[in-house]
Amino acid sequence: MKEPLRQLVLQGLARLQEQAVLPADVGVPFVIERTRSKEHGDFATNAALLLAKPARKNPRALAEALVAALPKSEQIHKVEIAGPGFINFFLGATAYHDEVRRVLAEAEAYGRNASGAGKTVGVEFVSANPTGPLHVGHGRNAVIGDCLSRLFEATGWNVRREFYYNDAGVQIQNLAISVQARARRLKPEDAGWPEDGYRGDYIADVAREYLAGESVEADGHIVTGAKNPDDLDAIRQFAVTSLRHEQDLDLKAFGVSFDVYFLESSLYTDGMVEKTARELIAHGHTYEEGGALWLRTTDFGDDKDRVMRKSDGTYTYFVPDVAYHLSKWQRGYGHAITVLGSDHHGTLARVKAGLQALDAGIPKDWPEYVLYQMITVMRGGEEVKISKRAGSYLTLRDLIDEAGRDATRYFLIARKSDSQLVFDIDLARSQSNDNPVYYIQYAHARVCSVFRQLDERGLSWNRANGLAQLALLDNEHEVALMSEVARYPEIVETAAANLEPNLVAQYLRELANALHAYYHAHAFIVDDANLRDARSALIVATRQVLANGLGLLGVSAPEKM
RNA sequence: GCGCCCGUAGCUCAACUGGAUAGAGCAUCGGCCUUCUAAGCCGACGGUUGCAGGUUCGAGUCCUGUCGGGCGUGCCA
Repeated sequence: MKEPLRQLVLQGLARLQEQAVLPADVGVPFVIERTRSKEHGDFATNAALLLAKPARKNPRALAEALVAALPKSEQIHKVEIAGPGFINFFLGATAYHDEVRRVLAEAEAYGRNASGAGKTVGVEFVSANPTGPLHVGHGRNAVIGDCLSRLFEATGWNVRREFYYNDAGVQIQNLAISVQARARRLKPEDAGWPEDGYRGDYIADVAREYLAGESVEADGHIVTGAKNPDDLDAIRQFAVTSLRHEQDLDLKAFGVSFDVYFLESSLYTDGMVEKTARELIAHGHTYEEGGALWLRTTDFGDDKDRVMRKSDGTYTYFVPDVAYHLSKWQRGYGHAITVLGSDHHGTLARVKAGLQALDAGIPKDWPEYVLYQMITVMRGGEEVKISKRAGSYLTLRDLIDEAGRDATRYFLIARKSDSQLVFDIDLARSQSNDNPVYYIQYAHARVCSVFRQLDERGLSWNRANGLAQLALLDNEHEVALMSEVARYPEIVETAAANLEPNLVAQYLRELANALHAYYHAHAFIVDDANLRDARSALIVATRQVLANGLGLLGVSAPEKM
């Protein structure tokens, strides 16, 4: 609804320029925004305030000139000048009625837009190493990445969901020797247990399956346990596949899937690491010191130079990181997002520096990172840190099992990613009015319930008549609800542009509130068929937007609760 | 030491990216079920936006300083 107003203001400004009230060369980044208070109408613009200085005019006088120059519009009921020079727009009821018609006409597509123009965006998230079950931090990562992907899809992007993992490094070696130790009947407290070995129970499970010769499948290949505790290579392959498989099961239970699983080892086998190193050397940003090869990342904003190749001839992790991102660039991810725990933020500057040092035409702000803060999980008023299965941390599976997929997803996405969050298990699993997930779902189920009632009473909704009778919707609660419904496309747009899916969660709560309030203030199933059909149209539109919004969050929209 | 993120009601969080009187939920207190689901609605209480300056018509939002919390700062991944 903002765009038509924006056009009106632009036309008004153009007219003022023709009349020489405004200098011809001013371009002003004015905004059309929702007002906080209904006293100020539905929308406001600050154009006159921003133009006052360049035009050397009093802002209120300028506002009056601008209002006089605005083209007429049927959607606008009234225009007022307020405060220091705000221009407030009061929409007529027909503007909202038109929006209800739009919702019903567009249905699942309502709120979507084509701003992405089919361009490709790569969203990399989770990217957990296969050394253990996913933990709660991965859960936050997963839901942020998944919801961002859904938002990109809703705004016309071609989305590639990507999971990158290290299947060959020191940590994987550590995994292999830990499983081997278990296969040799050692326990973490025994003498001979590897010093930094993984101690969780899951290591024993993997060892048992390996010894039993079971088969596991992940990322398109099957590995069968070789049973031999001395074959470390076989153990490693089995363990990686087994843990990847377990992660896949957790992700599936969480409603998250990927298009691409990218193995770090492939960067070595296909020569990308070597090639990247050669490129960096060729572009003259490296030097040798102390037997090691350094990259002058300080030339690109890093605070110290970084070692690329250690004196023992092996590469530091940061070279494959750069190679990996180069691969994304070469695969056509013109826009790339990486969802990363803020404890890894130190890697950003050097990866970006490495990419710049390649002189490959990669923009300075590519890729874009979404950093999220740590989670504290509370149960019974105490912090929960230990999971039975993982030993040292709480797993995502624990959370899903206790709170359910919907509540877990909602709780992890409802907060802005850069604020630390407290996940209260007792609250998330409570089937009570304390729980915001149920509040929203209940609004959806409530509308469904009204239609079941309608049916039971032998009535049915005449959709065409409802849409023809929307003018009957004029009470305070109806206007408030229609106004809330009409905000949805803006929410999608803003959430996608700012990479803030939490805005959708926030919005849905407000929409549900408007629906619940309307429900209590007015009966929907009334004797007057015209009014009944019109009200039904409004609540169907509301249900549609609730379902669309919940869909963006990957949370179900139940018909009955 | 240096760098990044965060400090908003007792608690958990918003505030449309610089807009008008800073809003919700929980908790506390008080109302509302013979009527479409009370997993709900309505009301009350609760604030010097950590602190001090600055920028401008206007600052929770931007800048500087300061205090507090988290994270990072390896020839570890």
